[in-house]
Amino acid sequence: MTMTNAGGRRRPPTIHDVAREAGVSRGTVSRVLNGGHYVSPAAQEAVNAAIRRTGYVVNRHARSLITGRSDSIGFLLTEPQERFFEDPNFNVLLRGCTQALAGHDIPLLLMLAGTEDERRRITRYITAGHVDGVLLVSSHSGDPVAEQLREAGVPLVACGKPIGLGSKVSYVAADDRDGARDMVKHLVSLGRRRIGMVTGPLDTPGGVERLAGYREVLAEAGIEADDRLVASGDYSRASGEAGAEQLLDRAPDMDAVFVASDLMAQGVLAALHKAGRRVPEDVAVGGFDDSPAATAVTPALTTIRQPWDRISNEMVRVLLAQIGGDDPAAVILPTELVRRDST
Amino acid sequence: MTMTNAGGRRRPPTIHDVAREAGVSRGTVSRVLNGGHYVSPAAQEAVNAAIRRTGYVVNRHARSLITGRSDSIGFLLTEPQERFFEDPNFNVLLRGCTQALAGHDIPLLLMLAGTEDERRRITRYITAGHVDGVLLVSSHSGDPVAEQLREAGVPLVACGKPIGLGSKVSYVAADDRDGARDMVKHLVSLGRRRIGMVTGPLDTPGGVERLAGYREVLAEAGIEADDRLVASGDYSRASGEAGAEQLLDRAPDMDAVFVASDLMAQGVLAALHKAGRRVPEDVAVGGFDDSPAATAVTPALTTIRQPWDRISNEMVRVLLAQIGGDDPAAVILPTELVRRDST
DNA sequence: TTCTCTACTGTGAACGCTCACAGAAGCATG
DNA sequence: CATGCTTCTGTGAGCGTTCACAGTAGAGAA
Repeated sequence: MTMTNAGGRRRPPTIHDVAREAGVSRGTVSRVLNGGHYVSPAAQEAVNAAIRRTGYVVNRHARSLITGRSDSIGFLLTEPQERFFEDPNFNVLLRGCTQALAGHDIPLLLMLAGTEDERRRITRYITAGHVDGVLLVSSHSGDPVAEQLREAGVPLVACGKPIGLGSKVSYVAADDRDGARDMVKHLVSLGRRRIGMVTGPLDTPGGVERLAGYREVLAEAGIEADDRLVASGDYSRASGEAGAEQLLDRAPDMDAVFVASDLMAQGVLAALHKAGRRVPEDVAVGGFDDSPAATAVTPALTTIRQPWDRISNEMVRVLLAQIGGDDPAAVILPTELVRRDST
Repeated sequence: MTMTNAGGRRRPPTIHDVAREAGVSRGTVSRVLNGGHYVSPAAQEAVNAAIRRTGYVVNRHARSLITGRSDSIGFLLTEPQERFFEDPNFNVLLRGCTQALAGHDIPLLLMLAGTEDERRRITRYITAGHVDGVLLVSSHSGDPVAEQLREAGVPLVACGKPIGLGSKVSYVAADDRDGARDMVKHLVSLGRRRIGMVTGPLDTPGGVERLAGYREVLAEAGIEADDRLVASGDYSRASGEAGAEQLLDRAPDMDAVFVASDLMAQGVLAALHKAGRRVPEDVAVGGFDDSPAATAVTPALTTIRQPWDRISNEMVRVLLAQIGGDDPAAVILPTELVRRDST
């Protein structure tokens, strides 16, 4: 009367079982599992067959214990969370990174550093080596978590150029300045001259760069800068609405507005509507992001598409390279103007 | 010439180092780490001090290797991903679960089962015991992944009542039927009689329940059911717009509409606007979810708030209980009517 | 005293894997 | 025939924990 599987869950097969089944040693199975160098074709085949028969799956804990690698990476959000969780781009980024990592069979751990307590716990967790690297969403300046991780030598790739961290940390970003330039050039080409802007948060490089692009093109077009035409926002819908009201108040002759995010542009459209301005006849509106919000409004937004799928892929690529020993790298990806009905 | 830390990363302290530092044995340190039963106060104190001095953090791989637990759980999304990634509720749920788990010092692994390939990999990963349990977002019927996990005996908690899975799987859901009832009662109390509905996908229990609630209240109020007043949608904005157009076409005298999601309600508002109907004067509109979309539109949506924070907390609580040996449980949480300007 | 019980502590053996090393076999070269 | 090289394979050790077990010490009971 054997007791191989009496009632409970069966003990999963180990590398030992596979070795016995295939008639080889543990070492050979391990070699097949990790690349298959220095293994004869016959052994290779026998092992693979045994793996299939037994349904063997490697025990990652045992592997990690000896290799020191965890073969998992963290996706860390330290931004003010509301901003991001309201932002559809975040979803796209998170999904892209998860899928890119899945292709390498690496699980993604989601880490949200909201409270001080969470910050401490996460820092300990990461520096203790429980992840091999970190995908970081935190572009604002002076982030203490990012700084600690950098000092601890944890491989790090930020989304968007980080402020205040040295060149030791990699980042992947869309070309914010160039995207802003494209949009403002587009508005200029439509004959608009009183072009306003609602900026993003100016403690983020994205916010700064988009503003810079706006200013550059105006200067190049020989259009005089006018501070009354610039209002500051924080990417939220509400701040877009407030910004537009401010602009209409200070510069009623505004004939176009470049808004640093689609979400804010939603607010801008609402404010313009309330003020009785027609879009695009009276005021042309250009957004940024090409988020789902862009097509959810009437008129559909002309906007700048950020290549989120490429951004997430590049973040993963750069991070894995850095874990593999490469030097930190900066990747800047081009944006694309998407013309719809608001200009 | 010692070589304790020559250049590279220092080897992290082990339980052995802590034991030596505290002048006790590994076993005692381990006992302190896991609850502290049968440890003298003096040893307890010495160990804690040593842990603080050395900066020791337990090696979870070594622990998992012997305990068989992974002390991590998976957050699995098998729904058509677009629907969810467009849905702000998903974010709230994901964030809530992550934070609830963080409170237990349990990391959350994000798993997206989109393609067939991903499905296979994830199933293998989970059934191999790399997570202790799964938070499942997949209410649609006949989900093969969920079915396999259930068969393998993996602790499972679904968000929303799953169709087709036996009573072996726990779930946490808002009271969809009662929420729908509240909204339709509200519309009836406003004197509306020609009340339409744009449903959610009818292969999900949420979609079915909301429709049932709508029908119940109409019957109770003595209002004759009229199939021309029911259009089906899939929670997406576009399907809301299409649904409203259909309703206006088939029942031009409609004076109210209950929409099974805020996102669809956005589309409904757009369609009504296009058709020249005033909201709420001509047609009152009630949504469902209380997502950010509800306040982003004009007029702001009257809607049904789902208690997402409680839902995520309960999902985690039920899952951990089930991992601890408890029987599967079903939790249904009450919703709340939020009145704004669209009714 | 002697025994039993409780509270506490240390020790070896695992957990499943990889890695370094030793060695075997085959083949070319001296 | 010895020597070296390459390709392949098996073996033992050890990664950092927990767990079962064997102790030890002290208190109370017989």
